[in-house]
Amino acid sequence: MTQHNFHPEQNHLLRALPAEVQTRLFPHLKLFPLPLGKVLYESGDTMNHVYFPIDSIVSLLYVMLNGASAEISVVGKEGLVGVSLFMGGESTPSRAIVQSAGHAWQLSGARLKEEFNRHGDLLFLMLRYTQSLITQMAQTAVCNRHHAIDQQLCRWLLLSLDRLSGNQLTMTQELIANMLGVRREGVTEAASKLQKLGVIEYSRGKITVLDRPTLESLSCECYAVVRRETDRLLSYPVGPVLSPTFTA
Amino acid sequence: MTQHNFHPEQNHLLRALPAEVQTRLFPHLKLFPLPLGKVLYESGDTMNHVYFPIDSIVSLLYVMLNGASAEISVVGKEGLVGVSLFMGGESTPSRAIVQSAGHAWQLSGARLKEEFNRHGDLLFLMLRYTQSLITQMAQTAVCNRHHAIDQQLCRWLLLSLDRLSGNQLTMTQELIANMLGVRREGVTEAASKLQKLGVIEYSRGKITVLDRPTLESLSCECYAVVRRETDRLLSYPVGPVLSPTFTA
DNA sequence: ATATGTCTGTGCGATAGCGAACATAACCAC
DNA sequence: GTGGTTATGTTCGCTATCGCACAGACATAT
Repeated sequence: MTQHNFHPEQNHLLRALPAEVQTRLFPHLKLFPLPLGKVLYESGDTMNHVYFPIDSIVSLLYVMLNGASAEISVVGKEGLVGVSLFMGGESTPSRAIVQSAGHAWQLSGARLKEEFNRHGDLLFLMLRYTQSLITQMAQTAVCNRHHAIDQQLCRWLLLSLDRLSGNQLTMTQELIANMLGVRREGVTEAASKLQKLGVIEYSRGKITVLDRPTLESLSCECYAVVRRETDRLLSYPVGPVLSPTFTA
Repeated sequence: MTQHNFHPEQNHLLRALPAEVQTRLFPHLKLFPLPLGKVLYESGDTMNHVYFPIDSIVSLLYVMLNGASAEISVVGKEGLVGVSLFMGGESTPSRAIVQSAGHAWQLSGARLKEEFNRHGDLLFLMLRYTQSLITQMAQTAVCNRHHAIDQQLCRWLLLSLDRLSGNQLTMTQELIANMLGVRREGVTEAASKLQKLGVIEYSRGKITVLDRPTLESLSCECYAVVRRETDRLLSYPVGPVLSPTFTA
C-alpha cells in the first residue's frame, strides 16, 4: 500500500511509450490518489492536467440540466483522462468522476504539450487512444438506444472489470444506475437475475464476478465491439501511426 | 449546377486553413458527387480518402448485428468524413452514408498525412474538429437514453439544417427513423405533431422548417450543447491549438 | 444493544415505445 | 387515364421501463 508499489508502467499508455520519451516524461509524473467520487474536472472546466489511472476507474459522466445522468465512457489503466487538453478544446461538456478508488499519475498540460510539440510517438499514441474512446462513446449511444438493462449491465461490468485487475468491483447499485442512466430498481432486478444464475455475487456495494464467460454471453454485442477495437488500436505498442503510407 | 459553382472554401474546415496550407492542399482536391444512400466507407473498411462535404450531409451510422441502426453523428459543410484516417486507426466500426445528396471534396489519405507530417495548422484544426465530433457522439448517447422521440426529432432536424443551407430537407420519415434508431411510426407521430403546430411542413420526403425558433424550443438541450460546443471549437479560424501555453 | 443510515428487494399503476397489420394517399410509368 | 410503387397515417395489444412508496437487511457507531 505504500507508494513504492506504484510505477508509471502500470498504466498501459505510459508503458507503451519508447524509452526515450519515458525518460523525458516520467520525472514529471506525480502520483495522485483518487478517492471514490472525486471529480477530476467538471463540465466546461479548463483542464490543467491529464491523469493516467493505475488501479482506479474514472467515468466520463454527462449530467443533464434536470440532474439525470449517463456515462459516456470509462477510463482505467488502459487510458488517460483529459483528452480535450491535447485535442485542442481545453474543456469538454462532461464530468470526470472517480468510480473506483485508486491512484493515477498526474501530468501537467504544459509538460504534455511540450512533449507533443516534438511531434512524436506521444502524439500518435494519444490520438489512437482517443479513437478507442470515440468507439466507446459511439457504442454507448447505440447501446442506450437498443439494448435492455440486463444486457447493458453485463456490458458495463465487463468494461469495468477490464479496467481493473481481479474480479471484484466496489460499486453500489445506485451508482451503477447513475452510470447507465437508469433507475436503481432496474439495476437491482438485473443484478438479482445474474446472481440467481450464479454469474455474480454481491452485497452492499461489493460485486464479485464468478462466471465471466456466461457474463460475456449475456452481454450485448457492444462489449465485444469496444473490446476488440480497443485491443486493435492499442496493441501495436507505439510506432508512428501515420508512417506506413510513407515508407511505401 | 455545373462544377464551376463549387469551391473548396465552401467547406468550413478547408476555408479555415491558412493560405499557405491551402496552396499546397487545394490542387489535390477532387470534386466528388455524393448521391443519396452512397456509402463512403463500411464498418471496418480501411479508408483511403477523406471527404469534405459542401452541400451534402453524411451520417455516421452504426448498424448492429440484427440490422437495427443508430446514427452516431452527422457531418456537413462544417466538417469532414474519415477522422480515423488521421487518428491512427485507419478504420472504425461504423458506416458513413450519404443522407442528403450533394458534393464533397475528396482528398487522398496519403496527401493528408503528408501535410500532417509538417505538423502544422492542418493537424490542429482536424483535432479540434474531432473533438466537436466527440461532443456530438456523447450527446447522442445521452439523448438516446433520456429524451422522447418528439424532442429527438427536433434536435435532429436542427442539426441537419445547420449542416446545409436553406430550410428544406429531402428525407423520408423512414430514413429519419433509421438515424434516430426508432420505429418509422414513431417519427410519423412526432412529425405530425410538429406539422399541426405549424413548425414544419412535409410531404413525401420533403421537409420544410417554417418556424425554427419554436423548433428550437421543442428540442431537448442536446442540440444547444452540440451547437455551442461546435461553435466554440471551430470558431477560431485556425491558430496552432497547442501554442498558447508556449507563448507564455 | 440500540440507533441510525445505507443498501437492496418488491409491488403497485402509468406510459412511451415496439411490432405487426392494414388503410390511405401521393407520385410515376406507361 | 390505370396500375404499381413509395410515403404516410392509424390502430391494437404488448413489454420494458419509469416513478413512487415502502419493507427488510446489513453495517457501524455510540
